[in-house]
Amino acid sequence: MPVRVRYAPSPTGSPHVGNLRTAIYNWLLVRKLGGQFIARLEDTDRTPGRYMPEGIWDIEESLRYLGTIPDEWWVSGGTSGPYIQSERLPLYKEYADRLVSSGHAYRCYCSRERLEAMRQEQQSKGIPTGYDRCCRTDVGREEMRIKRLSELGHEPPFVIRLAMPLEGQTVVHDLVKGDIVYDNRTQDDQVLLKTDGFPTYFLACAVDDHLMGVTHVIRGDDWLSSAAKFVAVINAFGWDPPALVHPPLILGPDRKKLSKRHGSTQFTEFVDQGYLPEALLNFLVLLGWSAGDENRELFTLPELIERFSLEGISEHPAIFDYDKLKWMNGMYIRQSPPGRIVGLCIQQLQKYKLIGDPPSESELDLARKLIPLEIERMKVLSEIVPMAEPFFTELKFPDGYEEKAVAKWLTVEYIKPLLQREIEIFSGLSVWDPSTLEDSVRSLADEMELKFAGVIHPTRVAVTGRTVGPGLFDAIWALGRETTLQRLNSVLEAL
RNA sequence: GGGGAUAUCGUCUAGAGGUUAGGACGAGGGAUUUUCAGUCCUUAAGCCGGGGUUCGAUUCCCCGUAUCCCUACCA
Repeated sequence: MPVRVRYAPSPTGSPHVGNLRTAIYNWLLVRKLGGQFIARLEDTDRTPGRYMPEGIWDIEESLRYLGTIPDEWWVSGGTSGPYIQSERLPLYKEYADRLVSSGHAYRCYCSRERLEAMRQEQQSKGIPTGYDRCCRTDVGREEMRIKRLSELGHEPPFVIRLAMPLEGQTVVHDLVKGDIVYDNRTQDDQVLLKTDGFPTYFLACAVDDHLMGVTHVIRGDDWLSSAAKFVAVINAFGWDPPALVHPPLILGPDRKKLSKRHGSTQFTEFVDQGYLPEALLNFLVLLGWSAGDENRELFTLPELIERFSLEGISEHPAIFDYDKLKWMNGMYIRQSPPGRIVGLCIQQLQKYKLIGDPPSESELDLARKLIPLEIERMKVLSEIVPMAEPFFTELKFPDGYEEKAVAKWLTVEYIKPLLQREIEIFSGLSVWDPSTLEDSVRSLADEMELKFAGVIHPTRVAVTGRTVGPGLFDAIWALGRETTLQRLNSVLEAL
C-alpha cells in the first residue's frame, strides 16, 4: 500500500519552523517509502486576525525553498482535491449530518455566553471544565432551542457536537509512543461544525484524511492530548484511523513552546537573515530525529532520505539551539560553491543599501573580489553587511574608523614614515595583486627594521578602519589602488 | 481542577541488562597565523529521586518529582 501523508498548515502567517519540521518529516517518509505527500490548507478558522490569506504565499514559498514540494496540493492540484478546506464546505456538512443521523453527533443550541459562564464557574469551583451536554438529549435540546428562539425572535443557530461515548476507552495507536489509552469519561463533546458552517479541525481532518486516503498522520505532539477526540470522530464514521505519529515539540531556551519572544521562529525571518535551505532543513530534521549510532550531523538530502525512519523520532521535546543552527549554516556556506554565496551576499548588500539596485559595475567588481574573502568568516549571510561596510562606504579619517583600533595601532611612533613609504611603494607598483603587495610590504618591514606584525596591523587600520577582516593584502587588493592610497593619505594628513 | 506525554553533559542526541556512557553545538586550553574567522589537536561536563525485578540496572516495572502539551464554535 502506498504511503499517503499530509502537511496541514493554517494560513496564520509565515510558517513556524516547528510546522516546517513536520512537513519535512512527512516529505522524507514519502521519499523513503514511496507514495504521495499532500499539502492541505486548513483555513477553517475565519476569525479576523487569525485568518491571514497573505500567509498562504509564505507557506508555498517555504516548501519550495526547502525543496519539499508536495505531490498534491492546492498549487498543482491532484486526484483528491480540492486541497483547501474552505472549498470543501458541503462535504463537511454532509458528513456531519451523517453523524447526526447515526446518533454519533447532535445539534447544540447553547449560546457562547452560556458556555463561557459555565466554564468560568467550573474553573472557580475547581472542577473539570467541559460541556454539560444539556443538548445531548432530545428534551434538553428542544428546551434550549425554544429558549433561544424566544430570545432571538428567530430560529436559533446551532453547532454540531460529537456525542462522545459516555464510557469505555479510546485507544490511540502512536507509532512513536505506542498505545495510549484515554478514558472516554474524561473527553468532551467536541464541536464538529460551527455556526458559521465551517468545520472544526476534528471533523475536517477526519473527513479529509479519509477521503484523501491518508495512511499516516504526522503532526506535532501538541495534538496528542486531543487525539482521543480525533480518533473518536473517525470511529464514529466507522473508518479505520490512519497511523498516528506525534514528533516531540520544539521548545525555546526557557523550555516553553518556541515562540516569537525566543527569537526568530518564522521561516521568512530565517531566510531574511541568510540561512541556507539545506542548513535549515538539516538542522530541523535533527531536532527530534536521529540517524542512530552514526556520529554525524551533516547530511545531504539523499542521505537523509536513505536514513529516515519513524523509529528515529525521539519522544521528548527539543530546545531550539540558535547557536548550533548558526554553526551548521556556516558549515554549509563554506561547502557551497563560492559563486552562489557571492550572489546571495550581493542581495544582502542591496537590501541594506550598501550597493545600488541594480549595482554598478565597480560595485559588482568589488563585491566579487571581497565576498569570497569573507566566506570563511560568515555564519549567516547577513553578516556580510557589517563586514563589507568599510569597503563600500567612504572612509574619511577619523570618521568611520573604530576608535579602539585607531588608539591601538595608529599611535605607534613610526606611523607617519610607515604610511608615507607605503604610499610611495603602492603608487609605484606595476602589478596590483595580493602577492606583490605582500612582497612589497615585507621588504618595507625589513627596510624599516620592523616586525612584520608591527607593519600589518597599523596598515590594516589605516586602510579599513578595523582590526578584523580578511588577510590584509587580499583586502588591499580588493579595495583597489585608488581607494587605498586615498585612505592612507587621509590618515597621514590628519595625524 | 481534569487528562496526556516526557525525563542521558548547559543544549541536540547515541545507547535498547554487563560500555572507560559515544558524537555534535557551546565553553576552556593548545597548534597554525597577519587580526578575526577557519582548520587541526585537546580538556571539563551527563544517566531526576526512591523502591522493586535481576547475579547485575542509564536501560525493564511501580511510585514520587519536575517539565511540557491539551482542557475554545483555534488549528
